[in-house]
Amino acid sequence: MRARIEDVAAAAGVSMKTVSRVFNREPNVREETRLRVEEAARQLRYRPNSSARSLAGRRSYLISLLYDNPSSNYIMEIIEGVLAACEQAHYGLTLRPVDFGRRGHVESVEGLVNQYRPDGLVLTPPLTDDLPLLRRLRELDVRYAGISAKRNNARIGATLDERAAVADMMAHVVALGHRRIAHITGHRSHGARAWRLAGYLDGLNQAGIEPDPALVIEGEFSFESGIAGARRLLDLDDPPTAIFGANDDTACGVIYEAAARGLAVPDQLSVFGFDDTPMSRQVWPSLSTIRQPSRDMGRIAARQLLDEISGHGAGGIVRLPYQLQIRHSTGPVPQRR
Amino acid sequence: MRARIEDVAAAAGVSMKTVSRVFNREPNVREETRLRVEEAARQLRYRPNSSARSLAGRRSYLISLLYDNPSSNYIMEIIEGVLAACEQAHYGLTLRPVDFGRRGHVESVEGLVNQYRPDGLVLTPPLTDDLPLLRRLRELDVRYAGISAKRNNARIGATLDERAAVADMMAHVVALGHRRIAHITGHRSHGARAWRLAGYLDGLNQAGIEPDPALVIEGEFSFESGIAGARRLLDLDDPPTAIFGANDDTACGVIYEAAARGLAVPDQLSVFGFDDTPMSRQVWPSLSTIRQPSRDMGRIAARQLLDEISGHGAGGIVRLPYQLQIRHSTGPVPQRR
DNA sequence: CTGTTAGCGCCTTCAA
DNA sequence: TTGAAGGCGCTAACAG
Repeated sequence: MRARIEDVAAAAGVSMKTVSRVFNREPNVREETRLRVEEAARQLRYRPNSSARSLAGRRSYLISLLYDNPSSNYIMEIIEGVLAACEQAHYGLTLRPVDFGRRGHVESVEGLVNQYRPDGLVLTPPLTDDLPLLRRLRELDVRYAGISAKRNNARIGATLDERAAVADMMAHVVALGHRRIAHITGHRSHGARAWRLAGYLDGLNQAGIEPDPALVIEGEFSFESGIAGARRLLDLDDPPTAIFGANDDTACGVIYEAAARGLAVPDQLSVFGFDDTPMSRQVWPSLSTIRQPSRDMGRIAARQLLDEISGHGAGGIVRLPYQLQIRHSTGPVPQRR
Repeated sequence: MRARIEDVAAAAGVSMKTVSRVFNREPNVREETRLRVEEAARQLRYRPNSSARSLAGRRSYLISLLYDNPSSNYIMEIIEGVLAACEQAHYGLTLRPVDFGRRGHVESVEGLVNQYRPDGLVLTPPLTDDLPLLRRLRELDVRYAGISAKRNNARIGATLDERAAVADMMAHVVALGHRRIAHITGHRSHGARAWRLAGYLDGLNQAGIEPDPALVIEGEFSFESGIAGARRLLDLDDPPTAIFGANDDTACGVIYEAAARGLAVPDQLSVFGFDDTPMSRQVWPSLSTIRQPSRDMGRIAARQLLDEISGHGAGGIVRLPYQLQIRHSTGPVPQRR
């Protein structure tokens, strides 16, 4: 049978409470006593029972990751990072896919909170900016860290300066001679849509290029919206020479449509995206894009959360560095004939 | 405050135990009583506290998914399925990335088992066929369900007839006139490698084509091994007219290399893969491949496991149907000149 | 078919 | 610095 705290206490000749103090790193234990308890625990191979701990201590030693699966890769990287942080803190992780935009999604999260009582949540986009959800979490007094949250939607978490990243990439494309640069936007419910659009406009502005509304097409962060957007853009009388897809899926849709039309990328059309998904390396031509350190963002957001839970936290939003990945889908602007 | 089982019992005018029966799907509850309890629970937004449940029930109400992340998409689909099954059974899920092949990975799983005491494990390839791991799990008396396990490596779980699937796809390609069909294999540690290779050989055999050893290249289920394999194959004096990549990543590597050489797919070379990842739809030309119902496999494997845990289980390995996805990367064999 | 009683193993509170 | 008693919310075992 497994040893219980009682057994350890008996073996060490102290009370249960003293063993509990040792295991929870509470003060007020004499060094000598501590050592005796630790030795007894080792001998008995004692492991605290986490259910009992949670039940009595009103903490679950569990955090939950909420996501709306925009992209498997992204989520898996976030998960990896969050797991790494959890491991260090001896915390467990539960997952909660949330169908953002479906009626009752807030209640679904409430169910999770009621059942597992996670000590905190990590929110990924677009849930980070889901106002009804955030309001309810505050009412329920559930703390959370946000990944890529808009201003004021999270007190702690991790983010990236997407706007500056896009502006940087725009400068690269402008340097290649492009002036008619189009953008297929992200979905309206995502905070990233606004940042990336703003970066696009910043880039034009810095290059002294007048924005052309015909070159901004509504998209939704999907491959299909990339195809549809590319069709409209390439059918224009004066089509763009470069297209910025709001994420890699969108950009791949553009490449697909270009290939379908026999348009050579990058010789006749430059394309770039955002996210640096594995696919961006595996399409032909490989995609120029912006690398987002998702794994680190997950790890840091989780750490901020765990620190706050344990009271160690200075808190705050940590801004991580991005990185341009210039590959083969961007090239010099084609010569006019 | 949150409702407890006591509150629900009071509201429904029954005892705590009856509420417990309803929530645990135990028999011996009159239908009318069950409905009354369910209604009361809904009104009070009652959710059983999982810590208390585990403590009293001497079960963790938790299963763990072990994976070695061959592909994010695959794992995320499996996770979705497993979560769906868990939800129904009011079970929680913990994840465990395992670095298969790294020393100490078995101990890492033991750590998981000791700490969380999951009531069972779901194993994904290649861990399903990791003999040292399986042996240890049996020693520890931890039950598990396997996904795509080789014969005898799991008693319960879900699988797919990969061999027949590949043979089917081969028949499709043969019908297009191809006779020099190459295969870039999967990694040796994966059971899928053998099945897919066998299906390839079956396909040749059924078409009366003598296998050519030069047309079978060692790969490892990666994009890079697809590129490397394609290079060797396309440099042959008598190159193949069709290449089967052991998975979609490999096949995409082949397409990439073909594009880099200016070889038109499918006009000059046909390519097909296995898995039906999202990428297979998003490359140009879109990839002919075999669809694997990963989500269902996760759901069913988890359900088999949960049934066994609760004693409801007839058990066994459920074989799921595959589906050919013929897209644009396979076409008639090029005319000889 | 339904209810009662006694813990599950730990932490909290309060006393020493 | 240490300990004793009570209870966290639920289920098992047994009783009706």
